[in-house]
Amino acid sequence: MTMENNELRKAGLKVTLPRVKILQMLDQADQRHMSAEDVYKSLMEAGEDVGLATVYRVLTQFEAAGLVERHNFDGGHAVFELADSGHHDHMVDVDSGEVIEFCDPEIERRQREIVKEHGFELVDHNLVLYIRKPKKKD
Amino acid sequence: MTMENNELRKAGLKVTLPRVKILQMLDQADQRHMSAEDVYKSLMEAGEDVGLATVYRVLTQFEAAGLVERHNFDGGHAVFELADSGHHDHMVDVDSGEVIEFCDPEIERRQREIVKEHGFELVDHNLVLYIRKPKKKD
DNA sequence: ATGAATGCAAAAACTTTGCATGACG
DNA sequence: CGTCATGCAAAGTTTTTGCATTCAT
Repeated sequence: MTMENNELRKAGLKVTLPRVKILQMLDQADQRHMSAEDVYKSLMEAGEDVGLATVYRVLTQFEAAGLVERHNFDGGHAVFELADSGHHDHMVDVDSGEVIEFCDPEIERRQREIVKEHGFELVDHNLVLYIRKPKKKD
Repeated sequence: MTMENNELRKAGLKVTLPRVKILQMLDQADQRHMSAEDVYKSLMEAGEDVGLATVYRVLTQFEAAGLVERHNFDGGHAVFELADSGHHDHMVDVDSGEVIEFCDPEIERRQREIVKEHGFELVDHNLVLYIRKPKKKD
């Protein structure tokens, strides 16, 4: 029994071919953050015949099951990433598009403090730092 | 000459009725964060006949001119806010949709530190805390 | 007057849904 | 085998675009 099957069972999801293939794709693809369209096209290129609607449905189920995280970066379309490693935030190089992951305990702690000071509890958060390599002249 | 006209001129935008009305609406509306649809409906209710396409176009121009900021909170549609006050981040109540603005110097400072440690400079950032009123039982 | 801005409608981009068929347990 | 998942196509949302007309300078 494969790794993916176990993940799906643990999540309470029936082990179907599309689900396994999508999970594998998220795990193996070069890019860690993929849109539904990205996943769909990658599957097609790999010769896997999965409908785009199924990709959307499965990704949504994966999100509900905690297997993936959905991010709403700038640009109108959602991207998904495997929730295998722990929590982290993102830096995006505005020139190259490169994405760097990081996690800073100080910021995380301060976020919870701020929310608490306002009488709320923190459900989730989204932090993206847009960065660039320093240039001598701009 | 009104305040709005000056803003538009400074931004290098021709002073047209739709632009003035949209800018006024963003300034006067009860909600500080409005979607294009919000702005459009408010204008209609106010008896101002502006096309939805124009609202989108004008808001995009305003963003390019630095008059407004566009935010991609969760939920598929962008919201815009007047860029009149200084920088701040946002808390969004996931139950009510209420938006609270805040600015925390400690987080701001730490962001710059982290970026610097990675050999980059900070161009911009986007922080949204998704929050909820605590409940005794969930 | 002349070039830019607008309104409308059509289209594009992204995502969800209905329903008949097919696959998992 | 019964039920849930899938595929396809159609519809829903949000946003953009083409084009004739109107408006600002």
